[in-house]
Amino acid sequence: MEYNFKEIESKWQKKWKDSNIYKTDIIENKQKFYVLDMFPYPSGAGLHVGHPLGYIASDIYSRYKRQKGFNVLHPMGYDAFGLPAEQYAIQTGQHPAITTDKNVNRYREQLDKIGFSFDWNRSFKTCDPDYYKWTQWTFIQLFNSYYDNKNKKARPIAELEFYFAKNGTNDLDIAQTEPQSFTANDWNSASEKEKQEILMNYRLAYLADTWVNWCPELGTVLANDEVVNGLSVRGGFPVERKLMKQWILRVSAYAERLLQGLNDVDWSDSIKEIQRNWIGRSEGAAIWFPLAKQGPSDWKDLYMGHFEGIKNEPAFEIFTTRPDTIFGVSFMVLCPEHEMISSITTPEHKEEVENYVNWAKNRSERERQAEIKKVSGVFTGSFAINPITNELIPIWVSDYVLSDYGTGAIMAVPAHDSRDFAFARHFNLPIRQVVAPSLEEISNPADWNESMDSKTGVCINSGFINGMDVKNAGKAVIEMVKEMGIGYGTINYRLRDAIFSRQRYWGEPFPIYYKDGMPYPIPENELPVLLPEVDQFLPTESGEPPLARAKNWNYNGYTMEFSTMPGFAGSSAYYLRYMDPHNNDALVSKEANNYWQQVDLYVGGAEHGTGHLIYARFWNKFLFDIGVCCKDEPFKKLINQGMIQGRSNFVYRVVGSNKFVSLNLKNDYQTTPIHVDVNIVHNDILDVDAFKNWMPDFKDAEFVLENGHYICGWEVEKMSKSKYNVQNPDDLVEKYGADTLRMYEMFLGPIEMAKPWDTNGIEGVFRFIKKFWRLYFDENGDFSISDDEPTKQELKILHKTIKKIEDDNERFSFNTAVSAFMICTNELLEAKCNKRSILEPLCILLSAYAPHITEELWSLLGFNESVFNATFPVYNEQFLQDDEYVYPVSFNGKMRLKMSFPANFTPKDIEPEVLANPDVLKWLDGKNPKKVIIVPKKIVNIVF
RNA sequence: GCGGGUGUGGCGUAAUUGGUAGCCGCGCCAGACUUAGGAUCUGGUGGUGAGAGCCGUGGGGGUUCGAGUCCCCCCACCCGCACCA
Repeated sequence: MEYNFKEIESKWQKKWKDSNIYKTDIIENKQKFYVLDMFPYPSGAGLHVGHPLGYIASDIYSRYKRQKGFNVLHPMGYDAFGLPAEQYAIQTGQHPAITTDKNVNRYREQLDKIGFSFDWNRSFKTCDPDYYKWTQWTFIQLFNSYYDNKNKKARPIAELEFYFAKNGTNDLDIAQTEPQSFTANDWNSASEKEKQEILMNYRLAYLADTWVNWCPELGTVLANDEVVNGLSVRGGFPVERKLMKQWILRVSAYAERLLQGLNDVDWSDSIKEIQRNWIGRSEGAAIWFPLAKQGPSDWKDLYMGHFEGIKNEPAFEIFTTRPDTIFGVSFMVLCPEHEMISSITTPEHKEEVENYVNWAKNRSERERQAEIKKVSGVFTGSFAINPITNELIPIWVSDYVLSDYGTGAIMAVPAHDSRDFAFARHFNLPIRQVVAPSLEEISNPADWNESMDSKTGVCINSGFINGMDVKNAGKAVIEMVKEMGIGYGTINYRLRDAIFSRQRYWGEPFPIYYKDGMPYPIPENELPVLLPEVDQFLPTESGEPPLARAKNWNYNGYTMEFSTMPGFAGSSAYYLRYMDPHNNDALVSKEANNYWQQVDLYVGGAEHGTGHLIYARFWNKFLFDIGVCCKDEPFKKLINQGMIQGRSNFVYRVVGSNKFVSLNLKNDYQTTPIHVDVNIVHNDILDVDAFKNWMPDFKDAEFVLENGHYICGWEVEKMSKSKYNVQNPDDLVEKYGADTLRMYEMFLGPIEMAKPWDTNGIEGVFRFIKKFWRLYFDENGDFSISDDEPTKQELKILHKTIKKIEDDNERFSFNTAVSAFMICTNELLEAKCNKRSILEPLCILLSAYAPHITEELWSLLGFNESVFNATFPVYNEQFLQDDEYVYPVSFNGKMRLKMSFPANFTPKDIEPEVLANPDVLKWLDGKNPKKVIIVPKKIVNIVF
């Protein structure tokens, strides 16, 4: 029988579908294992060969785990809300739901052809109302919660109202937008609206004016991770800064837990490090610098010399990681957005400061980043007092201080901070060294080319911390400011709150209506709030989001929230929903969640390191706090599959002609490289006729060949249509079959490594599959299996392979596993082994990699049950033991000869044996060896 | 600038974790069967040398009987962050 992959694959795919073989249920007495892929955004372009890479790996692992006795959950769905579908809708007027469905169907078709073991019964799209109901529900829970810093946990906002009524803000340690202070009386006498405004300061989902990344082209705001180099990730449009009222998630409240949680998960160091950097924890001090009431001439008279009550005076709170350098402060800098600028600017500097602030605020993000090295700033005319040295320091404004980190104000220590240094040099401000590598190594800052930023050394010119090393000095300064009541040690995080509003149509509507200008949640029993129909998907003329176009869309006459949620909303809890996807009463039932717990293996690209993977962890931690899920971390182990790059081919056109010259002859001509479709190139040899037919321009092309071939050049680039290097998995399935594609994608290299796609070489895997098939057939092509006892050698081949495949599966080393299959098959073919006792277990081993061919063989072997449900063979050490071992014998580390010893010999026995061996004696040549090193089963080394 | 990673034949990679470097596959070379091959099968294939041998894992040094693997310095490339005080 011929190996007819087309027939076999379509036959089994249909059978699997008809029998719903991949349906998963809770099985109480069986251990669970949850394998999840990052679900795809179904774009119009369909899948390319890079997409399935991770899916194939996770599918292999799922199948393997199942055969190892686990109840494996392996679902798949679609991240379906988002910009591309909506952009397309704006251009064509076609409803995004329709294009999304079309794309989803195409994806499903492509995925089905590859033979995945997904449980499609659990599938959903994030745009399904049954699902986004729970996205909306979670949002309401966030809205109705605050973060208790003391207990490190989200709590119901109702508790806070109760607390305010009793204590006001007294003794409160909770996450907040702005510091607030009021009494119980203040609270109790406040109006409903005032109360709502106060609560907004604490909600985990809150509405606030904020500086946003506004993308005019897309007509929406974007999160920090959606902007790269001042351009939108989707579309690459310029992004501006704009002050807007937005929904925001208080992700920052969870910064410390998000950081600590990284210690409990099994992720790669690189992605943990990316997240640590993104969270950006900095220890330091908050210190108040009071405003000097007058300028330098008589500051001494005005300075009080004591600091009680300083918090209530006009004072600037700064954050520094270097409190040890406080004696080196020579000026202060406020960010252009700082609210105190207008009140402190002296009349003679007013115009200049206003101009600067305006200029800085209106600069686009891209301009700002492009001119990052340019120093700019203005003096306000006012002075602050260094509370430790009592010195007057000028207050400047500059955009190198960011409004959304720390307090938007810094103490500048130019000697020990490169940015302050550049600023001081530019504006001729004093630079005073206060830290030196040692007391002997003090130099003159006037001679420096750069500041001394190192956080090591001893303090000099520094009053009471003179001579202390910087670490202790920092602590001492924090103690001092604490005692003085003007500061404290604190921790700052780079992680910002996440802006949660998008002024777009194709997203989850907020379950929010407005009463008296304040937002209120829609009652939970009225969810989901369905996405209303609109006549057009554009913003309204007044600049409102598209949802403002919806007719009769309100809640009991109250206005709805018109923005929609961002892409990450829907992808932040989908893994929980797969546990219980059809539940109408809860996001996930307690029962389902207690059984499936969390994702054991999550597979997806590293590009989500600072987006999805942070938001999902935040979201999960919140759901954990409110008791929806039982695990604090959503993804126990994470594998980041490397990006698949394209491998482009080039032809070289002789300038000014239609003549093309082969790669190695091109130096004799003046040529321009031109991308050529990789599908008409095989092993870098151009199919000349196909090339002529490829494009009208090349119809009359002439070629300068080498050895009768036209050799193309190649380069690794991004996979893209314009580079003609896109490989479609469907074409490969058509030509080689799904099993070959699956194995070739794994064979390409380690799963985590970025690698170029190169179809050259798939033939090798295809050959292997055909060879594997031949194992089960005789020379006449008839299925032929013998029930004879296997030989020792055959058992060794089998068990060596079982061990190797099991090890490789466990460490996700699928490329080496494929090699092991090839070796095993070659060895068995050579041994002409057709024994059932060998080929049956082998079929199970391979079934995770090549499910179709193994299913066919499994059924030919006489099984009714699918190989999917077979049990992974157990490897037996006994068969691996050799009768004798061959030891390489080396002299002084150089290999000289080989000696055989019985397997049960121990190194001790071997030593005299070795030295008595005639071959060894020859090498010893009468010399006494210094020592004989014997590594069991490995090597013997004799050292003179 | 800071952080993380990678570097092995013509190419993708492997190396039992400190023990014979180059497994497996592509490509290439030779042969077999063929009217033919972008089919199939067999053998060869790191460099150099007639040869025993010598050289060889980005470069340099070190530890060790022994280093692709461990330590130090340098180089190249990739990824992430980037005025985060």
